Amino acid sequence: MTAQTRSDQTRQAILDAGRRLVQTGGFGAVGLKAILNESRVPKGSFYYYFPSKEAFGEAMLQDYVADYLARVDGLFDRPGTGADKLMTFCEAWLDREREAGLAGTCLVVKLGAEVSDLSEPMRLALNEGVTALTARLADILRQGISDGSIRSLPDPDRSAEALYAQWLGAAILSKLSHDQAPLKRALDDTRLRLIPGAGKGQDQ
Amino acid sequence: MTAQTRSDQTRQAILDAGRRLVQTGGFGAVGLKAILNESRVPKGSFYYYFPSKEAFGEAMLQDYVADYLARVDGLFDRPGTGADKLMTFCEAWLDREREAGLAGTCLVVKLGAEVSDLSEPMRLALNEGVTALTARLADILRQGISDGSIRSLPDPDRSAEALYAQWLGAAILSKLSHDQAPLKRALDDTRLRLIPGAGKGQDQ
DNA sequence: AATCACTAGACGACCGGTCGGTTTCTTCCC
DNA sequence: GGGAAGAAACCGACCGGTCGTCTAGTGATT
Repeated sequence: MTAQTRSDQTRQAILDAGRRLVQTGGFGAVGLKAILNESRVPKGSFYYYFPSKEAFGEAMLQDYVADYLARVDGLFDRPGTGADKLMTFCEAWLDREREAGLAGTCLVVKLGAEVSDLSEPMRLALNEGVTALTARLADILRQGISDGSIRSLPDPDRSAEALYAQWLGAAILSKLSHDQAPLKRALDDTRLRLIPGAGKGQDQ
Repeated sequence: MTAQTRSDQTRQAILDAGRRLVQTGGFGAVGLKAILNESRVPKGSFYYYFPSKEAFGEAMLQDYVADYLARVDGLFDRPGTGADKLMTFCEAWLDREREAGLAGTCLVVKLGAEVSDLSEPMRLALNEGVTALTARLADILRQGISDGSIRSLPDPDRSAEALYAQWLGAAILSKLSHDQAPLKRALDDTRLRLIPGAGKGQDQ
């Protein structure tokens, strides 16, 4: 498992550097040169690993989605009520936003709009990530409903999508205003809307 | 007022063509050449009208925001309850999304994430538009609350921001999935959440 | 003649992509 | 085991084209 060939390592180095740069720069604006400088891979090698920049983008997105889902699964596998898990997830997102200095690290936020008109493979890769994530969110919602930690919802799948949309929008508003407030409010809002008994004096 | 000089017309032609192209292509990915071809303005003229591409981007965003707010004000000036106005606005947004073949025409959706790490002036121009729009939404919410057509809300300003975030996220989800469903659900959700008496059998 | 609005064409930098060549690994015969 | 042979992995110089920008003007108006 851990026995990666050197070839795999190089490929992964390109993927990692690319992700890092694209997270703040966007896909179109970041050139191959920058990615290859960052990963210390010669130009000529790039086209050994990837047939085109677009194919690289697709692979990068798939890699990102796999990472993201793995991390989310790690979060959700821990014991606790549905509400606990949901809140852990939301707070983790907010932390990651903070850590990156409001820039955010989520590629759905950063590339969603750019990629959807630019490249079909990249759009699909991102969209599959979104679908998988909302499915997991819906599961958590269902778990929370059955253990009583989350209010009863007529359609958890739709609620999960709405929840994700809300956070996505809040992340963009945060980026645009250089202010974490929209994300914090999304957190409060989520709690208020989904957790029974919330809405009293608890702000913490 | 209507007496534009020819210079103004040319400038506006660049702005219009730029907006059209950027709406689907993004800012970085659309070159000056394309914009100038589209508006039939010679390449050399560009730097007579704008000192740089970034300054053009800022002007284009300001122009867009002014247009958008004017249209919204036109919508809101008509008689009706707060809820009527809010729903008209939401449906107008959905229609405009449909018209553009799911691509959407909203520059906050398209450029929000791209621009916020790229250019401070452009980020500010877009952010001012968002601030102005959410303020208008909050006004409508307040009107609706006082005329009884919208449920009572503890903080209309925050609700307006949350509403906007939800729509922004839904628009991106729609672009990503090539499916209007997320936007339609945002519409239903808005109705359900804000209009008293909703939630019964009315899906229409 | 001076001023003005406007524009052609070219600049250097950089873009994604290609190509021929070199190094490194694997295989297999002796 | 030694060593040639071939495949796989890797590399940097280079391509045509496009990027945003700028300079040196043109032609009309005053």
